[in-house]
Amino acid sequence: MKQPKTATPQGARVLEADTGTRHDSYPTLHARILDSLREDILSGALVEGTALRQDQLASRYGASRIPVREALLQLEGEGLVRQQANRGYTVSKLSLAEISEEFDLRAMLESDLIMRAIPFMKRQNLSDAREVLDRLEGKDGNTVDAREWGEQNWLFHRLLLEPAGRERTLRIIHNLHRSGGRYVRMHMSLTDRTKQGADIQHRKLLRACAERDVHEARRVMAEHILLARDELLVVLGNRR
Amino acid sequence: MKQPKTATPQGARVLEADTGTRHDSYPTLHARILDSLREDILSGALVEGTALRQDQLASRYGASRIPVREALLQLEGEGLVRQQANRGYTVSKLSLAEISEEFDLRAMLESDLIMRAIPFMKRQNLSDAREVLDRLEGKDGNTVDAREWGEQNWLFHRLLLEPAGRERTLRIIHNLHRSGGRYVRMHMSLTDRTKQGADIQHRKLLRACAERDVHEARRVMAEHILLARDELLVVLGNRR
DNA sequence: CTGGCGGATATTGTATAAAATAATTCTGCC
DNA sequence: GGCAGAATTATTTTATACAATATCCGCCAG
Repeated sequence: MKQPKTATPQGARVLEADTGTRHDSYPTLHARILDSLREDILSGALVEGTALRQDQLASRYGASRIPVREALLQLEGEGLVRQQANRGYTVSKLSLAEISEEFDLRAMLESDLIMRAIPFMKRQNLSDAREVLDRLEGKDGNTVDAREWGEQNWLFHRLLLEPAGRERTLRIIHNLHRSGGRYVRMHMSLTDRTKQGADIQHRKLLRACAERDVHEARRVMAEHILLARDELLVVLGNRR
Repeated sequence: MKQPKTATPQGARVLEADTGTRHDSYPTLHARILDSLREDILSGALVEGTALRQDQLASRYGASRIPVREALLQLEGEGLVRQQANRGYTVSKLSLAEISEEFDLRAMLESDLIMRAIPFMKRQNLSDAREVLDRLEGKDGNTVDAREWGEQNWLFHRLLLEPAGRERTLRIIHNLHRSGGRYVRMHMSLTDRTKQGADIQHRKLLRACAERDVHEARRVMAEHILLARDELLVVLGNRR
């Protein structure tokens, strides 16, 4: 199918109607739309290749087209949508090669950052990370859905990488997590065994950090990400 | 000085007045403004910390504020400007640590890409790159200003890295080149000896590629970038 | 039946204007 | 004189309206 199908009204969730009182926490409208739109893309509510019509999105979010355009521009910077001048935006569709590339990037950047972070880690960082892992494994009985898992997974990685004090790098990694997260979600909803593998790797990683074993941490981090890449590519390869 | 000074009218060049006929090549207005604004930042015409008032920019570019806002949004994604909600944009000021970080990133990403690129290089790529080097060294007698140098330098790197077929990575590297380019320009305008050093490294790099010496190319690439980093940090360190 | 040529329609891009938010000045009071 | 607080100004953010561009569809020549 060449024609990108248009965003269906029921394609994604709708923001609650405006109550008159501003439900803030978001400073601006385009920031809120940005988050909503991103979540809709990552969740798969907006499928790859979907054409994003500005007025349609505007009416969905109960706003004018201007904040919508601004959100779209930012999403373009994140690589989640693609623009063709005068022909609108579409949800970007990544090739298998591109997905693989992004995981390679993560492997490189994260294994570098973990090495830089370890010397600056405090006990607090480690216990925070451990807490996230508990939640991630559903220790307290509560199950985690794909969305929550992605969020907590990123949080875990972030906690371990933050002490390196490298904001620019971390921001790039964040984007890569987001971009790949969309496919990981598909993946996870399929195989649940993978999740357990990831849990084990996370524990190993945490232990290496606690022991200040820089090289082991680097090794595990790279392996962890590249394994995720390989499993994901197999699943996606079968689907396409 | 805490207060960011405002963009002075003579701070940057002005687009030629609208002639009625669209001088295209740019599909949209915000794309053109984006380029102009970026160039003004990179050239130093808009100094770090300058507050970018929307209506001022709008009248400078002879447009309304909307395409200006959109250009600013994209520049934010590139890291060249910073936004504070409801308080406007300022030209981002990078700390020495951040500048260093960006060069480290380049070293990592570019030395990885050069390894991946070499197996796919054709003779055409090499001769194209050689041609750029000739221009870069001012072989045909014509001197190159800082702007031109930055452009050609990026072109050289791009030509060597492109065969790897890794668009996402290349795009990140491109942003890093741009961001760092602003400081390299200051640098270059000071020491001219550095430029010669870079020329020598470029030649070495090109030779390694021609000989398909992957490891040597990687080594030279990393060294080349890290040397540029160190020299730049010394110069900037003295200035601040 | 295929393929190019208008005109109608849909969609994007930009300008102008209004609303909302932050910064500043002014005023009255202590 | 100095300071809280209201009123003014400046600036950003969003909405509405218009202009430009692309897409769609019927028509007709070949």
